[in-house]
Amino acid sequence: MRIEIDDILKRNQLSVTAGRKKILGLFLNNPGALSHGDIEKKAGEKFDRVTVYRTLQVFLEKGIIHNIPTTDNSILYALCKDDCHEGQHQDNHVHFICNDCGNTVCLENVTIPAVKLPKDFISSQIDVVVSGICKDCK
Amino acid sequence: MRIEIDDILKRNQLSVTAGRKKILGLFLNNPGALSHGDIEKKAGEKFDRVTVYRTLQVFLEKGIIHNIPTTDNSILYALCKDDCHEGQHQDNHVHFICNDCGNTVCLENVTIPAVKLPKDFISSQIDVVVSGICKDCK
DNA sequence: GTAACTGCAAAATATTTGCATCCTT
DNA sequence: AAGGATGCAAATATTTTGCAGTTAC
Repeated sequence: MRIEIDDILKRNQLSVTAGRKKILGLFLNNPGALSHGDIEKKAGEKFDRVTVYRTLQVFLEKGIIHNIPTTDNSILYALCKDDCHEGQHQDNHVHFICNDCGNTVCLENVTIPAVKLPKDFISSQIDVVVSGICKDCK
Repeated sequence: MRIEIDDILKRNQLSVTAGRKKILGLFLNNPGALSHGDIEKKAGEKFDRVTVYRTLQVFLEKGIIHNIPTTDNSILYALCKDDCHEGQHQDNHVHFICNDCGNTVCLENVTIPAVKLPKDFISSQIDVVVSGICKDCK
């Protein structure tokens, strides 16, 4: 796992530093999405808040993570699959937010359904966020 | 229109005040979604920032407006259709964000496609946000 | 050694809260 | 008149920026 972390960073031309390894490790070990606050908490007191901001931003730019639209004012981040690359992010799965436990997970096996847009609208990305009760809270 | 504004407020047991009429009017006269910042700008200097916060929150609670999930950290608000009531918001249309002009519109005629969830997941709400190029920017 | 990354401090923004005053009903 | 709504001030919280010191390559 540690090796995988280093590998991901190197693949994206990023220096392998303690902070980045820590944060990337959180994503790899967490099934769902994480907010900035989650990351600060889980990373412990060792990391500066600013480093978290900057690291998340770099990860976003490199396409290592993507963010998930939420109805409340929080921003959630989740790992991208391998077919995401810098610049063009193709996030073809559905996100599920559990109203009970509050966790957000990516439903990798649920593909985005086709949406037929009105004439002259061109779609470049579709985000689908389903909220409800997840299987663990049922 | 002015009558309609008063009516909406009264239907929701809200006092009819200048600030609420102003903000509600903005939504009625605007085809798309508005951010907190948009509202502050369009409302002019007359309104306190805090009033905007509180008014939007009340409108949300009453189901007069709903918020739209966005991938960046902004929060957008848009009018609800008539079939929205306090507590339960049924927002069965697709939102479209134009990457060119930046406007967000509700595509009332595009219904949310069915999403088949894994076993034991219960869906209570589905948000679909499409981004791309709108018909005016094409 | 050099470029990139981090931590600290501070600035800039954004949001929330308390309270006195004003407006609706 | 009473309750709710607003404006102002101030407290919090969030995010950004600059810079000097540190680390990775």
